[in-house]
Amino acid sequence: MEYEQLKLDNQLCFRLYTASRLTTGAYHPYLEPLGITYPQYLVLLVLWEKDRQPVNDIARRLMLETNTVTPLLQRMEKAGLIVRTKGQEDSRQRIVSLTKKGIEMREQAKHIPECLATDIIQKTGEEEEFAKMIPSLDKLIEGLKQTNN
Amino acid sequence: MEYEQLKLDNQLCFRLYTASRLTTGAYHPYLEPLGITYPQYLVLLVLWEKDRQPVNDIARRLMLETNTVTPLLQRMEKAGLIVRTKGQEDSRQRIVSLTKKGIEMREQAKHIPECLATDIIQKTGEEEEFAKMIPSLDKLIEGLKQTNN
DNA sequence: CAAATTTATATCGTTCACGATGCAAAAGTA
DNA sequence: TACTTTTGCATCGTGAACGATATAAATTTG
Repeated sequence: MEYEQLKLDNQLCFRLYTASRLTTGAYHPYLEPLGITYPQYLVLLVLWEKDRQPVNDIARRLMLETNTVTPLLQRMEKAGLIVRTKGQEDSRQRIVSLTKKGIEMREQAKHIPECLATDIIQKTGEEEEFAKMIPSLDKLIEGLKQTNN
Repeated sequence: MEYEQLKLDNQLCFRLYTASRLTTGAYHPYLEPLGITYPQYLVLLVLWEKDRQPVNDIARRLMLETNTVTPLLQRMEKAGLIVRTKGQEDSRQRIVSLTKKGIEMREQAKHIPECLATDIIQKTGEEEEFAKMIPSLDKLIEGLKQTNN
């Protein structure tokens, strides 16, 4: 079989791509009532851990480019979840801070992780098995992270 | 810790999302010379396995909605990789077939999977470990696939 | 200190991804 | 056979992702 490797079923990346889309989709029922998307939820997770961060720190934490994060933050600002202020020491920076609405959303989002865990267990009958993938995923991510240097 | 679960580092989905983006990005150096994107490459994988499929079959195979696949196919048609003809028995269907260019691209793409495997081994020092994730990913995908019914 | 370089963010263009909706052909039903 | 429902695909609008490019502020260098 000369083209055996070109079979879809042999591709790890396709599985990651699909699993990512489907798990992100599984968040939708919980995020939609809050009026946020999954990437916006990720930004909130970052800010709930540490408020008042420059754009670059948020981008690095999420391993996204700033040209992805900037428009994302603009939409979140328009939605009243954050504000972006000029940095004090470095005026090139834009410091992203949670608004009252952004802070309060944490309470509404509190149960989302366990809701998702329950959904996944209910739909797959598993949980432990998926936790076992975490170290491998971390190793893969760590290896692929450093592309440009 | 009331909000412990809301920490980014505790989220499986974020890892899948990141791993997916980074592995897809790892294909870029190989796909860009061919003038195709990763989703277009997936469509080609499907058609290389079995030519002349209706839009719906391709979408189902990739677990994507037709409203994602249709514009994708339109771009691929414009690029001369495929043609879309009206179905014979069922004239609602659009049968997607590879063109000469689409068929020949298989030869150019033949080594991409092993190139990627080599890259990943070189960057992470691992390979076996990632193969171990496959059954878990399949189980996750299978469980989450059936959302609407 | 002036000039060159780097850094932080923003803008633009293209391509997904997907919910919502539309439409015509096919299938099922009265 | 007429009517309803379903199916297959397309279109539209919104929100990511990201490469390429722009701009101003900081930093480094000569």
